Amino acid sequence: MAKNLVIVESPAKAKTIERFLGSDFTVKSSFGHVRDLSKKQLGVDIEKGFKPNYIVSDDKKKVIADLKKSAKGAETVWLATDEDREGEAISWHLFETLKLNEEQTKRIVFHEITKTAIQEAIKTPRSIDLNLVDAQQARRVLDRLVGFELSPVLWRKVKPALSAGRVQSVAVRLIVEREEEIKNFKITPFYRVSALFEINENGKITELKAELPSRFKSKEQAVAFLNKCIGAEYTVSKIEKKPAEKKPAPPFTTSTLQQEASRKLGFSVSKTMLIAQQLYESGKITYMRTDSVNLSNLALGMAKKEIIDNFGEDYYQFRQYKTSAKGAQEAHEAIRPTYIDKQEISGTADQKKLYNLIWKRTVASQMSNARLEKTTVTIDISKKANTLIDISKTKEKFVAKGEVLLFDGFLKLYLESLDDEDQEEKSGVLPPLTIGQKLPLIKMEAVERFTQPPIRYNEATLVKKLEELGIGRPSTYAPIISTIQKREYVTKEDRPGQERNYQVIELKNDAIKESVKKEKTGQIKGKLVPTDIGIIVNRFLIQHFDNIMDYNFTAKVEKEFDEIAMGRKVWNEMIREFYGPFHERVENTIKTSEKFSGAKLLGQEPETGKNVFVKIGRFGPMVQIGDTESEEKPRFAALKKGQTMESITLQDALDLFKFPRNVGTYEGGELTVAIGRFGPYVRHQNKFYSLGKNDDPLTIDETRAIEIIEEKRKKDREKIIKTFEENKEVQVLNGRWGPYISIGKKNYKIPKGTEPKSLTLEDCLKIAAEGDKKPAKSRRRK
DNA sequence: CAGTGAGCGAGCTTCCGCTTGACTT
Repeated sequence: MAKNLVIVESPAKAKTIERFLGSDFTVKSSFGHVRDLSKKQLGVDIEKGFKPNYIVSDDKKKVIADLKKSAKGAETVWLATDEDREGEAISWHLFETLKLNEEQTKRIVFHEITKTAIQEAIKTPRSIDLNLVDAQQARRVLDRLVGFELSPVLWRKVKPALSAGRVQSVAVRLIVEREEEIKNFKITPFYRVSALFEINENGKITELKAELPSRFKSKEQAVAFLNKCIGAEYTVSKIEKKPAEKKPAPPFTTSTLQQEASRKLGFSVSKTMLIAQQLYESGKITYMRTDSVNLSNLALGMAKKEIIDNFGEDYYQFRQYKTSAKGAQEAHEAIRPTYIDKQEISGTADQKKLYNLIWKRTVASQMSNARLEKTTVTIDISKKANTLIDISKTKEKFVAKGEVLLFDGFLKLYLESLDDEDQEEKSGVLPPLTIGQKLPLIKMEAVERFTQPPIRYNEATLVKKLEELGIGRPSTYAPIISTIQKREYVTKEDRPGQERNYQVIELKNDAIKESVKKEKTGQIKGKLVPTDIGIIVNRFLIQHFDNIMDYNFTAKVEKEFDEIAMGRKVWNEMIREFYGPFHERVENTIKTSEKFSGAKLLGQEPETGKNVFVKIGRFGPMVQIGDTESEEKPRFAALKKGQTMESITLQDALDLFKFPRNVGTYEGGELTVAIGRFGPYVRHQNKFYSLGKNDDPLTIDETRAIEIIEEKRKKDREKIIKTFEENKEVQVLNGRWGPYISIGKKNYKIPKGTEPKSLTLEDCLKIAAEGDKKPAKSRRRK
């Protein structure tokens, strides 16, 4: 047994550190937090000063047992978890759970994983910072109190199994409010005028495009302007040249990596994290959950050498970046390649792509600025002198913009992409021009454009916004996105968009011509859109808990956590101050508020005059005919997929009550069409067959219904690979993940290398017996 | 997996932040 035990959070980190320390040291990992508040109840004893009830979870019992054993045999235990609030708490929980004593335990931190840094850390140990631990306890307890008191209010007042929390509820609010902005946005048309001039460059003919900076509000104004330009003359009146510089972006943090991987590679936030984890575990990049843009001296040196060797001294510029993110805790470095001299790695295509992105961003961040020259040319419009009518210049002037790259600098490697979807046209090099030069007009165009509503968030831009607000942490960005979708507060949507007409008015050879063109508008891909539930829960929470829903709530409590960390505040007193008024609101809301269904009256049923509502029910959005207070029981129907409370019409709602529909008979059994929990279906002899995407349950007929049944039967026949006469329960089937064995209600995997067709009944039973021996996996729902 | 929804009441759901497996029907 080694004399020293070092404990860090992550096994990959443990492996690296072990290499730097001698044989006197064993390095083990805690796998993150080892204890948490009991999940069963509130986990906090409010009466006893909010005393937390910490429990070692089942999946951590083995880790703790193992660490306990190692600690027992060690002379000194070095707690080397991260330097931030959570890291300090992990060390403290380890100290408590492993029942360490102070003489035996040392707390160390290092800022980079190098031999010198680690040896330095060992030389300068400290003790656990209990103030910092208390700040974490306050954070943890506050989140638990908010989450576990607010969620049950939703269960009672809105719908069961909903959830609310400091982070997720605000994330949903952002998406709901963006949708409202879009809904309230008035799309107004305007006209943009551009001109194309002919340039004769020593006999070589080229074109110059120029724009009118001012826009016209109406077609009449645009036409009037073009009319004014009939027979006009165009003269270069001003040429302005200005130098400009571009700076590289700082190295990646978790949030910026997620954003760039989304823009440049089309990765979802979770995919980025999965691949980054693989790169980290194989030692190719530094830690991927970080909010720091800092590079270690080692990395800076490697980058410098890489740049000078490959591009020369001119391309190198030392830079130190400062983190600007709110609430950043900077326990790690920025995300960078472990070995910057490795431009390429082996691995999967996705790993290579993400690594390459990280490599470029890291190296570019230490490169020189790009230098450009921006040119702005002003072109006057004037009537020809011989018309005698008007020789004055118009007040409108055309402007042509150009850009010349004088020195590429970091652009040689990398340019950060923008979020905006329709970016401005890139301006290129302008032809040589002189003041006073006359430019012959090829044509002029006034094109109808439209003001753009705000753009919906996608996963990555939501992360960006949350980070700006200081909400969530690098380790939670990806889980937040999945939580709000799992709770069905928001969905990720693709929409094809619609066609829109726009007017084009052209002036060419002194004649004006009008035409109408078509363009696509409103198409979205991977955008986050709120559901009815999301909208209603958000409305309810803002009405009753505006303080928690405040975008600055996290920032405010973070300030107090900082006070606790500095020893200026006592953690449970801070919690008490918060909890008093908060809990009162909870009680008050439960007592006084009505059930919150977001009910909306759509109209009356024509035959009976009964009210038709759309509202949130126990199972989601539904339509109701008749009042709940009336003697007669109201009738209910769930909304179909794609229908929303926002947009449903009275007729749509009434249509939902036309089910079940009898559409005919087949093989002596009735064919009924209805809409269930999983969408529209045909029911036949107690079996259910889902309707196709393009089938309308309102109009589907007998022929099509039979077709659907036969299609499904065919598929089922193909599903069966093998059955056994002796034991009908045992089947070899073809499933979504390939062949498998089904026995009664249980399913078993077929071992690799086994041909499913060749399996005998004995083989199947043997595989099943093997499978049953393995501990049953805790089955997660959904 | 598939006809739910009022009301009664049992018993269930839920938070955020730190980490990696085990293994799918």
